[in-house]
Amino acid sequence: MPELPEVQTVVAELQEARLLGRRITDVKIRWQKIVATPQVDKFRRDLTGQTLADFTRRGKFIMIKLQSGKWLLIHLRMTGQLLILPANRPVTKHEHVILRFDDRRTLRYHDPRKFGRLYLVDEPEQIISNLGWEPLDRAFTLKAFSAKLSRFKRQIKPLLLDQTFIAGLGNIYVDEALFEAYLHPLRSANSLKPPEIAALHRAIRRVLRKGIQNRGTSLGNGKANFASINRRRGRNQESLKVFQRQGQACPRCGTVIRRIAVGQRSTHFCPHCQRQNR
DNA sequence: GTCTATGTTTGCGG
DNA sequence: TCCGCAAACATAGA
Repeated sequence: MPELPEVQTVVAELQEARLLGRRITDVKIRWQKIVATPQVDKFRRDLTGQTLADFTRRGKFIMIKLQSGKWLLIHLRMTGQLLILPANRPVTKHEHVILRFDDRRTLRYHDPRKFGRLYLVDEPEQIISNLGWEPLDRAFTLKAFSAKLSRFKRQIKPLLLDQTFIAGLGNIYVDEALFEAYLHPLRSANSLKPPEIAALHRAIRRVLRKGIQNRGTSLGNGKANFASINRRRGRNQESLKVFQRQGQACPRCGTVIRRIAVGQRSTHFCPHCQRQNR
């Protein structure tokens, strides 16, 4: 669930939490598979004593720079959340990794489905080198996007979900961007005409920026859905035009929004605004 | 009991 | 090589 705007919101809140300069005094790992690399013993040893130096984001990865030069990368996958709590707060069921700091606070990785992963590495490139563009970066130009799109025959939706093509988009923002750009999710990438490509480029950036402004999309009751630090909810769900709105009227034309499966993912679109042909 | 889920990776077959 | 598909991860909620 956490996509670029949600991860960006978490990173912003980490920055606001005055954790920089704090030293990690203890590392508890309650579910070993959450630690992707290195081996849990080494992970615990290497992380203990480290001081937090910076928080950034790349794609859907939270990147925590440590004073030693090492990096702690966190991927929340579908249901990961971070909590900052006093050390004496009892540990709850889904808290799988707990970092304790020298100010008696803790950073806790919480994840009911246990799909998320933590990586402790010397070079972040080891993990993120295969990621595609940052869509809000200057390097993501219309010209470059256009040139690369034409090289793929794939359906546009699975291509936009491919993190090695463009990093940070997930099911929600892809559906919203395709709606914004009037494009059917099954169109093949190399069939898009220049005006359509320009519309898609603009739409991707627009829906992501709005998602960030709204501090992310928090669907449902928040339990297994996105929330930023300490369960803070976003409000971008109020701005969604098609995602999970099947059966309701398209906000632009009133046609009933449909849901289909594309590449094993539920896909929401307006059959009138987003026509398949041409 | 059934079905679904917003992410990513891997392996298979065409 | 490209591409679509299915499964795996593991659990909660409807």
